[in-house]
Amino acid sequence: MASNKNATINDVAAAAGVSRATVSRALAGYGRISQQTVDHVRSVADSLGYRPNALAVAMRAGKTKTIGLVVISDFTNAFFDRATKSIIDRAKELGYRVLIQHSDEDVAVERVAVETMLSNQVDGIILVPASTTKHSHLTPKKLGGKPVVIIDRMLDIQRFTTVTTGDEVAASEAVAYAAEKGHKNLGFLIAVPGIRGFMLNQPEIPITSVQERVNGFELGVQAAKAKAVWVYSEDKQGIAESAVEKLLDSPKAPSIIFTSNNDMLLAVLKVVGERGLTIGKDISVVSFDDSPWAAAMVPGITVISRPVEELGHIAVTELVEAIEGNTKPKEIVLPANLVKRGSVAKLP
Amino acid sequence: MASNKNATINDVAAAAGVSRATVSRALAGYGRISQQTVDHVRSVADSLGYRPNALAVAMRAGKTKTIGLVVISDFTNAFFDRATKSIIDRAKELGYRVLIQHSDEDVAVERVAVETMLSNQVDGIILVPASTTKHSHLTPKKLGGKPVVIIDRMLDIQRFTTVTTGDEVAASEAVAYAAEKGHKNLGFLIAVPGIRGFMLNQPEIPITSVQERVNGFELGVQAAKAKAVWVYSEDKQGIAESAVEKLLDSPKAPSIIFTSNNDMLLAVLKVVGERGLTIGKDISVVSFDDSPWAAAMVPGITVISRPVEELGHIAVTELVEAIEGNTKPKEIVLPANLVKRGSVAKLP
DNA sequence: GAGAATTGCGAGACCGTTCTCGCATTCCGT
DNA sequence: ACGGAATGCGAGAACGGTCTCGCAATTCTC
Repeated sequence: MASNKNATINDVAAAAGVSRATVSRALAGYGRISQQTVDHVRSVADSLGYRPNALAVAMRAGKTKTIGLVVISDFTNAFFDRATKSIIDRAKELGYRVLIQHSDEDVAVERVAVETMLSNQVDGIILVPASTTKHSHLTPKKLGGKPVVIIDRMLDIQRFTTVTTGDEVAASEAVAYAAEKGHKNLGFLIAVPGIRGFMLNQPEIPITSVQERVNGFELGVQAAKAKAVWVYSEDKQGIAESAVEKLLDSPKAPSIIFTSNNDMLLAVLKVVGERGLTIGKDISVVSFDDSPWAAAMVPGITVISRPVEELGHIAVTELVEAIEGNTKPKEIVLPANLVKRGSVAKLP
Repeated sequence: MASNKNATINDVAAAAGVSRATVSRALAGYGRISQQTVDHVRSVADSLGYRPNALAVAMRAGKTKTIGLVVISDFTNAFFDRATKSIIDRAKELGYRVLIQHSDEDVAVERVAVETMLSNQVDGIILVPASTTKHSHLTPKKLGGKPVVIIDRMLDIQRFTTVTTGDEVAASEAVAYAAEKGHKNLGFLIAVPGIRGFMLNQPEIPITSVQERVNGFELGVQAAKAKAVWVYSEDKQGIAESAVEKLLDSPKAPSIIFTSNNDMLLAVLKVVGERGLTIGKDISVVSFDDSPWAAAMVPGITVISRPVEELGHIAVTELVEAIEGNTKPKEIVLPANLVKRGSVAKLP
């Protein structure tokens, strides 16, 4: 029985009776070499099942054709899965592989994730940063000059290309839409990473995307001259459900609840359902981020849909461009748009 | 300004005035070396921001501490995201990284994905196979002796460790539960990869997990002496919705519908909702695979919940064991269990 | 038909590590 | 004080490729 190890270029060279250099030339198709030799080497390589060792190639070339992806991994918000898939698929199209690590919204974890990536010689990194301000692990020196593309949120520095969605505009448009439908008492349920329990006063928000949503909602409220109740909650089912109770029992009793992500929406659905209220009739709902189930429910949930696949696609494209050419940092903002379904009632 | 490239062991050696070998000894902590030298080298390495090149280490060691994951990527079925996350996290615990590729239920894509993995010298592979029978790319020779763990489904050979869930038993239990609640007219909506449109006669099912579910449902129907209508559908929203219409309009008009996955459940929710029927009252529903939204809906959807995180965890553990020691292939079957919520009505 | 140009291929360096081997130097015992 | 053991460290090979350089053989030119 042949060895269990894969054939190397030396094995092919020996079997074909030529040098390693000739094998390399024959298979990679460069340099001066006769067609006869090419054919011969190819057939020998095939019969041995030879496959170049990507590690050796990468070491020699100084590039791995691999990009690192550091995401927060909160898959229920429908960001992780869709973004990850689109990133992997676009990377494949461009001849790159993807190494994935999770940061779990924790800067310390993010830091070691980035270091693991660099140690694995990724050619570039796509990052969903856990913090707007803490990025001392992202200095040009530590990155060894490797390009980074930031997605979903922004940092307080402009050193990197950033791909985000226009959540502020979309949020205010959503509120305007609700106002048109006659809603004047609005409730807002905002998930804020890092806080404990829920609170009524706005805490510090460590993530620009959430801050943008809050800003957009506020602009909308002002423009519509509506009344609003705000609840800021830890991103956890049980707590979010208590937060919803608080909203519903508020003296200003909102006729509509806006949620900053899918998890919060689920909490609303649960509490509202348990109280026997009907969505789109007794109470209205608008959430950030579309999902198959938000679309399939009856009535469908009106959502602010972010172009996640496009975001992943562009992030990879920009990163590869930065890897292969030399580009300057850009700020790319993709429009989020309101998908109107039946969950917003028309009030008299 | 210092070079943009990361420091290598040679840079550290030069800066510390010692040889590469000494640096290696100092940092890895093996061999004979004085404490003084260790301290000195460490501080020099730190100040240069030295981080070993994982590629070079891997090449030298003949192992990469990386495992390849080939999944079908159908994320809406709540398998991809949860399984992937648990695999990445468990791998991290064991000191491994994960390279991910999608097969999209296509054997040809799976083949190149596996080859990419091998070329990248992964130490082992976790695979959700696209086909039960087509596995010519998984011979010991092609794998170069690298271990493979199959998850979610089985192959028609027993060369690999397999981690699956006991879907047959769980499916028949679910039917028994429905029978207890008085349901005698049952509807089944089965998603079958590879078919076009939907059909009433059982087509060839290329995946063991789905076949198991069908078998379990059938056993349950026989045991309960119930009547059943079956529809086999392409895994696509629009088509699945037509399939649901067909089920509901069937002469045997089922009082309960069992679905083989989440996508099918969504189709049921949509059609049923549009017809103004109330889940858990006018019509009952049971689906395979739990999800946050199935739990949050009111009434909650009764589901056959598979231990996806445990499955991923075990798969990695087994794979790493096979990589580091030498283990024999096993067949591990994890129990799936029925989570009873409000979506199954009690009939008189 | 002799020198120049072209062609085909092999030798060997190199990428960044690890690790074996062997050579100094110091330490110990007597 | 002297031989042997122990200690600390450097030289160099090896992992599996790529690619430059130069040499030999062939082809071309007049």
